[in-house]
Order: sequence, then structure tokens, then C-alpha cells
Amino acid sequence: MCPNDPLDKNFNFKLAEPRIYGAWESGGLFRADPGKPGDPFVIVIPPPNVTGNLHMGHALDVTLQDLLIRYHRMLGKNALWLPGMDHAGIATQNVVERALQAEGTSREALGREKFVAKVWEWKKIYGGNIVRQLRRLGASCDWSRERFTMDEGLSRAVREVFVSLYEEGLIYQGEYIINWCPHCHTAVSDIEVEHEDRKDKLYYLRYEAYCLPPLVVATTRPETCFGDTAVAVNPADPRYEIYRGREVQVPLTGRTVPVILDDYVDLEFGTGALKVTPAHDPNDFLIGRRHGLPMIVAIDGDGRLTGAAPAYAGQDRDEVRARMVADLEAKGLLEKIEPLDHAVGVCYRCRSAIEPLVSKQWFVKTAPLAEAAAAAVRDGRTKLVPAGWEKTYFDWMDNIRDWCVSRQLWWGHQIPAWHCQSCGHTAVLREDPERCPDCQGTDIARDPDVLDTWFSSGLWPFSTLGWPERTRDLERYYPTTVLVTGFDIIFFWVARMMMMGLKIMGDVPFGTVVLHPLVRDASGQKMSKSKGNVIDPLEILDNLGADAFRFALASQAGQARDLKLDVKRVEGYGRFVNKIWNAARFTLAAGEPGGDAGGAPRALPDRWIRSRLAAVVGQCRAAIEEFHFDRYCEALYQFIWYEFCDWYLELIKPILYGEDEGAKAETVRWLRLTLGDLLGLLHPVMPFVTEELWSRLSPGAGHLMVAAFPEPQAGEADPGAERLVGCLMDVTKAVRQARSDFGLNPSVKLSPVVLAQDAGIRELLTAQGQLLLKLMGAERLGLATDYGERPPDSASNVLDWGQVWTPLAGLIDPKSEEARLSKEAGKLSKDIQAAQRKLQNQDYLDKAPGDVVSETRERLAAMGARLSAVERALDVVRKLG
RNA sequence: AGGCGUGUAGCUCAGGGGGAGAGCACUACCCUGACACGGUAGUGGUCAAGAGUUCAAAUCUCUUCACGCCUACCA
Repeated sequence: MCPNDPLDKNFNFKLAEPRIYGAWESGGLFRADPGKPGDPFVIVIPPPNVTGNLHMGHALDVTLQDLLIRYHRMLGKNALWLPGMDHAGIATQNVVERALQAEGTSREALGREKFVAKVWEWKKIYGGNIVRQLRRLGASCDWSRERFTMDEGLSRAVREVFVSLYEEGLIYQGEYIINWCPHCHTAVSDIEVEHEDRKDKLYYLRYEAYCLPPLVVATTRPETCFGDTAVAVNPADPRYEIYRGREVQVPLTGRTVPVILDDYVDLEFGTGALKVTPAHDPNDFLIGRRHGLPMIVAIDGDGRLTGAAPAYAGQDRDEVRARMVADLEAKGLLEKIEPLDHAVGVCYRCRSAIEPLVSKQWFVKTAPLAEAAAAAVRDGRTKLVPAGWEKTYFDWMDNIRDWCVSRQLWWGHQIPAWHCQSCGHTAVLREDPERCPDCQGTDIARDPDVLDTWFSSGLWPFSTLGWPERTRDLERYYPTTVLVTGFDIIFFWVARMMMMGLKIMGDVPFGTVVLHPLVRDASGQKMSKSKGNVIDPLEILDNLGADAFRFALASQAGQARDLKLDVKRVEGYGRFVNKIWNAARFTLAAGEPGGDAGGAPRALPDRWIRSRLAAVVGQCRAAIEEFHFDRYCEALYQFIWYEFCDWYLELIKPILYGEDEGAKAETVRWLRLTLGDLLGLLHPVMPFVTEELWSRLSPGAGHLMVAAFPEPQAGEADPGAERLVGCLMDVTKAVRQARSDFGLNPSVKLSPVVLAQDAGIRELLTAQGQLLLKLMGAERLGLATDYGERPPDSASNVLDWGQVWTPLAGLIDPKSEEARLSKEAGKLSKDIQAAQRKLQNQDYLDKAPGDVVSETRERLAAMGARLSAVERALDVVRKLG
């Protein structure tokens, strides 16, 4: 379709979106140039996982980022939106393994090298997918800078950071109890463990003691008793004094273990005696350390019992538990079993119960990093929006524990550590070594583990800009301006970026973090791949288009935590797109603009709309700058639909269809100008339809995407015009209301008489008589200066500044009209009494601000006038009846 | 167990010390020369409950109830 064709009745987004996006992209409009002037405005995208497809969370994320980037680009900032993807170690490995399983093979059968190659294939397929989908939303990312957390440059950054933190002692390898997922076969960090409430059982086991009654210990996991190396009681517990210094026998084993004293033990829980299994429980591990207890590994990485439990060796932990009950009962070692509700840690990927295991892992020492990260938010170098999240952020930062960063996976950044088989030395190096740097032996092996996927994401704000090279981009664009993301990854990602950015770059990674709601399904459930309740954004894009979808998302992105997406709402905004489209159709067909391009508007409707527009421009700017995307959308929706379309376009029709060519051309000029401004205001949230209409409205003026965002024109504020148009609206509404209330079809011609005692108003009504008749659907408009002039048989409606009478004899049903008027009179009397009481209250008069009091007086007067008019109307109606 | 958040019209939510708001839905009338994906006019709410502060509370404070979410080493 060429720009001069007349417009179709509807916006064909299916054809237009790809065409327009293609034009932006081929025009290089997304590309940022560090050499160009302008304050930088930089966003790095929260990199979506290479697995799966675009989901609602991305759609919201991308919409808000694009909105911000487009807005600031139009303000003339040097705007960069840097896109990319995350390799998502454990998630991706699981997905690919499942695919291999379907093909009848496995990761182990392929071997590491072939498996990793297979994952790269997957990345190509699904990575391409998600990028296409971001484009469909209209994302104005600088694709020339697209990065991937495993690409060459980022891998170098990861290695450099790992080595330098190691050299500084901030990364260490240690034997520690970690969260082990027996299904994924890897360690996971503390925050990758989710807690599920489960109905479980509490087993009371008898630990027999020589010459003493058995010591009863409560546990949820009897199968771990093969790893027990002590029983602990609280030193303040008098019940167990007799056991002090004694030993007790672990059930089903011949072993005895000491009874120790530790404050950790809760006197209230169970029996107040705790079995200590340092190798299989994080707390027991700490108790074991405090007391120098040995560790016995009773469960292996597959979740099976070890040789420490000879009778059960090789059997699954859950099966053993069931079997033990019978065995314990047979031996009289089971006192009782009680039900227990408690939380069980499960793997966030596969939801298997986490098995705490002791093993050698790599850790990041987080305390010093977290301190700096918390300080940066405390002193305002980075702001969280909404600020309520700061407390959550501080709570975590202040109680942070060391971060286990090694994963027993194949897909990810392999840890740059080499272990020498000859001398036992471990070397962490920037370059792959040929031989052991310590003993020069050649028998060296690289640590097989890879890094937690969040390690590389933690570097994202600077690794994507070229670090460790000192690139032009890095200098110009770091720190970034805004991070937009969901609050669910404050700990996973935001916190890590803060720590890494401050440590490595010496500066915060971003000035503001905008935490948007989570998109939930119809029932308010969090959408997730594992729950299978995902609504596909692509379907919405296909059916309703990107503009309606984006507007629906942005209009609901307030400060709440949930965003329940209702397709009906998107449909509603599809109608809004249509409304805009047709307003533009009307504008383009209105004729040729003319008049003095530099002058101020003269016609009342033009003065009015320019004045209102100036206010809305200010509202839009303020809303976006405060990240109140919902207010921005709301302001535009209300203004465009109810002021621009419903009133302005109607107000100017008499001019456009009139005889005065000069006045017409001038109004066309303001009409087109105002529509152009509206397109500019809307463009950040509705880029496609606005760009399309702009190209029709201003052919040859370049893309709206890079045009200037409308500025509030101080000179256009026109309170006089707003007041006068307000009068026209009031008169019009009064007559329409009467018509509607009395059930009169438009075919019934009315001849209203308006009481206007104010000379200015009389002048206005006279001048705009034709317009009013059209708006009201009336035949003749009369003016009166006094109550006495009203037609004798009229019902009436009263306005703040006067009255409207419409002769209605024979046209109305006096009975229903009487009921309606009585109801209104009742309401008014009540409100009047309340206002009078208020004004008789001396405290109120003394203490309330003057403008509040005078407002109440005005309201009271208005209500009084209205009431007397209603009463007069009632008189008339009663006579008719 | 702690922390955070939310309870406002049938639904989704905005507002936030001085006349209860929006969108959708619903009702009535209207194909009026941009748009029936439209227009006009309406119906509908003790702003979760109770107490307190205040001249004035949906709004601030406290308590209670309900529902979410997050954190956590009660075995």
C-alpha cells in the first residue's frame, strides 16, 4: 500500500507490522552510536533462556523496555537497548537430555564433547525463535550488539572474573555441605532450592544406653541414622542430665555415639534430643564442626544408601525409610510415629527432594561483595522501583551466605581450574596450561564442573559492552541507566549484578531497577513451563496485534505485584487502535491545511484541544519518568477517546463542513498537528499503528520512531477556552440527558431554551448556536435571561451557571418522570443537609483550609439551585399528570 | 516462624485525609456524512470488619479476619 492510498476501514496489523519493523531495522534506526551526542540511555535486556519460547513475562519485560527506550530515543538521548540470550545451564541441559531420551540415547552415551555440540544445535534453533518473537513485539533492540552468555567475548569475561576473584581470595574451593539434586546430579545453590509444604511423619527412635532407659530421638529421616555421629541435647535441658558424657547406640547398627550439648537444640521440638548427622543435614554439619565430630556418608549422589548401612546398601532413600519402620518395630526401637507438617527442600528445576551432601565445591565469598551492593542502594546510587523492594533486597544482602558456583553439568562455562594428579596442586589460570605450574608434571586434569548460569548473568551489564576490553561502548554506556525485570529474580540476578558490577567495574551496573509485576494466568497462578499453564503471547499477537497487546500490558504495569492477563482487555485496546485509526482517517480526509503556521489557534475548539493536549503531554512525560506506565496509558486512552474523538472532532465538524474556507484550512492545520502530537505521545507504547499513520500524515518527514517526543507548549494552556468549552459541554449534556431521560427518539425535534444570565455565556451560546443544535440534536435554541421567560409547560435541567428548558408537553410519561425527579430531589436534600451541617460546625470553619470551606459553600449553592429547579420541574410534571 | 503485599462496582484494577473512579460487562435508545471494533444516556459500591487519631477517614495508626508471595537451619 503506498502512502497516498485512502485508508482502509481498519488497521491491517498483520501486513503492516513486518513491513514497518523491516523499515526501521533496514534504516538502522535501532543502532546506537557511541560517537553520537546525547546523554546515554541504556538498557541491557534480561537475557531470555535459549530454551523454550517467548512467554508472557518476556512480553511484559520487553514491552516496558521498548516503551522506555523509544521514549528516551524520541527525547534525543543516545539510546541503546542491548539484546541477548542466556545459556541457562541446568535448564537447557535438562531439556536437551529429555530430547535425547526420546531419541533413545543419553548424555552419557554421547560423551561430553558431542553432548555440548548437541546443545549448541538446540541453541541455534530456539535462540532464533525467541529473537524473532521479540521482533514481533516491536522491540527496538540494537541487534548488531546481540550477545550470548556463552559467546567468545562473554566467556573471556567469565574466565577473567573467576581468575581474578580467585587470586583475590574471593573464590575458594571447599568441602562443605551443599544442596544436591539426585535427579539433575548436580549441586545447586541455596536459592535454587524451593520449599514445599508436605505432610510428613515424625519418627521417634530409641537410642539405647547402657544401664539407662533408652534416649528417644525424633526425626523425619530415620534412614540418615546410619550417618549419625552424635546425639545432641540442649545444655539447659534437665531431662537429659543423666546422659551427659554417656554414649548411646544408634538403632540398627552396632555403633555407639556420644551425647553432646549444643544450644542449637530446641527443647520444645520432638523430645528435645537431636540425632546429629553431619554429612546429611546442614545444621548437623555445623554442629559437627563445632564439636569435631566425624562424618559418615550414608547416602550417595544417586540418593541410595551406602555401605554405612550394610542391610540397605544400594537401596533408594525413600524405600529404605519404609522398610526401616518394620525393622525398627521388630526390634522394639520405634517408640511412635506422629504426623508432621513441614517444608521440604526441592530442586527448582525438577522438584526432586534435595539431598544435603558434603562435597568439594567452588564458592564465592559473598560477604564483602554484598556489603558494597547493599551500600549502593542505601546511598541511592541505585534506586529500586517500587522502593518497597529495598527492604527485601537488604534482608537478603545482610544475611547472605557464600554462593556455591560449581555445577556438575556439561553445559556452561567450565571452571578454569586444573588439578595436578602428581603433586595435588590446583591451578586457576587465564590460559589453558600444558603442565602443572607447580611440579611441571603433565598429568593434569581440568576440573569437570561448570559455573552456575547466574555467574555469567551477573556480569551481563559490562560483559556485553565488551569488558574486559576497554571498549568505546563500555566507556560510553556503563553504568547502564535502567534495568527492567520481574521481582522474582532480585536475588538470582539483580543482587549478583550489583555485587559483580561494583567489584569488577567499581560502579553500580544501573541507576534504577524497575521491578514489574509477574504475569499470572486467569486464576492468578504464576505461569511457568513446569506447571504447563502458559498462555502463548504469539497467539495474542496473531489475533490482536502488537500494539493492542503492548498497550494492555503497559496499562496494567502499575505498582502491584500481580498482573492477571485478561484477553478481553487486549481486545478492548484493539478497539482503541481502531478508534485511533479512524480518527486519523477522518483527519486525512478533512482537507488541506492552511493559515499561519506560526500563529496561535483562534477557533474555540482548536484553542481548547491545544490547551488540553498541553496538559496531557505533561502528564505523559511525568508518568513515564516515574515508571507509572499505567497512568501514561490511562491518560492517553481517556484523552484520545473522550476528548479528542468524542468532543474535538465533533466540535470542529461545523467548521470543516462550513463555508469559510480560511477558517476550515486553519482548523485542519490544528487537527493534523494535534493528531501528529498524539501519534508521538502514543508511539512508545503503540509503535506500529502510530508509525503507519505518521507516514500518511507527514509523508517524507521521516520515521516517527526518531521524531521528537511532544513537548508541553506553555503558551497553549488556555483556561478561558477550557471554561467556555466546558459550558458548551454542560448545555449539550443537559439536553441529551433530558432527551434520554424522557425516552425521546432523535427524530423528535426539541427546541430547548437556555437560561444564561452571564453576558459572556450568552455571547458564546449565540456564536456557537449552530454547533450546539448539532450536538444536541435540536431544532431551535432559545436564550432566556430570567426564570420568567421559561416556557410554561417545561421540565428542566439546571446547570451550574444557568438552566435549560425543553418544552415536553405530550412527549413524556409524567409518572416515571415524577419518580425520577423525586429520587434526585431526595438525594439532593440529603447532600444539602450534610453540607449545611458541615458549615455550621465551628471547628470545621476554624480548622479546615479556606479553599476547602469555600468549595463546600459553592457546592452547597449549586446543589440548592439544582434542587429548586428539580422542584419546579416536579411541579410541572405533576400538573401534566 | 518471620518479612512483604493485597482486600474499592459482576470482573480486572487505579486512586488515596475534604463531593466514591476507570476499563470491560450489563440496561435503554440510536446504522447522525472517521469508526456499530461506533454514539448517547444509564444501572451498579456501608471502599473486608472493629477501634483510634482528626473539624473531616476509603485514605493515617492499631487490632482482627481472608487471600497471596518471599525468606527460614525446628530435626
